[in-house]
Amino acid sequence: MRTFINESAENYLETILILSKKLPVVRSVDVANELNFKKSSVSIAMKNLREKNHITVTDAGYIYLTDEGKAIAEMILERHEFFTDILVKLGVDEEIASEDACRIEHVISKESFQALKEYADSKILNK
Amino acid sequence: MRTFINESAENYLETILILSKKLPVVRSVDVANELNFKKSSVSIAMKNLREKNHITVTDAGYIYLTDEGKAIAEMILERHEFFTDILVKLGVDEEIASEDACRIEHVISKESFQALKEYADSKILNK
DNA sequence: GTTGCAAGTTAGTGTAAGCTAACTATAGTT
DNA sequence: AACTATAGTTAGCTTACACTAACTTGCAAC
Repeated sequence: MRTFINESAENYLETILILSKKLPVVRSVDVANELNFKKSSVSIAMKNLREKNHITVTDAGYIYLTDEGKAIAEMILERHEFFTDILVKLGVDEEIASEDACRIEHVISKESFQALKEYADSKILNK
Repeated sequence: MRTFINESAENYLETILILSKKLPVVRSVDVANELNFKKSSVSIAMKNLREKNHITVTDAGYIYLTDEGKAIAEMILERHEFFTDILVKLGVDEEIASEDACRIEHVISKESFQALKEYADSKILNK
């Protein structure tokens, strides 16, 4: 089975999660800066995420992940870190690894990710 | 560095290559059947590939890859087979593995693919 | 020689997701 | 109070890429 929502939405959720670890609060403009998107694009994306109950937005414009949104964001972030880590360990440049991870994380199935993770874990144990 | 052209075009080229190994000649309609696309969609896609010099099409409607198109198709197919193979070896269902490969093959960089291939080769040698 | 299918093309539609430009609203500064 | 900067929204544009519907063209069969 593939991932749940679309790649773009997943990316926004992941970004909100990452920013929420770095900033006291996350606003639309922070997301726009992080992704190098225009604030109008982010505004529309946030509207969609709100409608799908992946985020809530306060009157002050502070963005919070719902439980559902957080689950998706954490899943994507886990994948991101996993793939980046593996590629870097294999000698790939950090930036390229991260970019590749950012694309692969959205397109790989649960099953394949699970299989890869188990393999990677077993390798670490064998060391 | 990422791959050269867009994912859709890469997929068409890969499909043409695969079909050329199974059929005496490859026509638009064969591509449409293989991909479960409508022939109108394929018609437009073939026009684009022709304009970009990735394929040539005879008067009879037979599609041939140019050297450039073939190079791309072979690169994508190699990736496809590589990822499918690895995932299957890790226990992923053949169909899921192939679907995942079909998405990853278009988004991974040269560098990362190379690194993964070298790793996989070293593992085989160690067996 | 008309009928009819198969292949290909063309025009126009829909959706996704970015963009620019222009607007609103809020807050801080002089 | 008026000016300015920052944040957010909205309208409308663009591109990619699939789709449907309708047309053309060539061949084959009766």
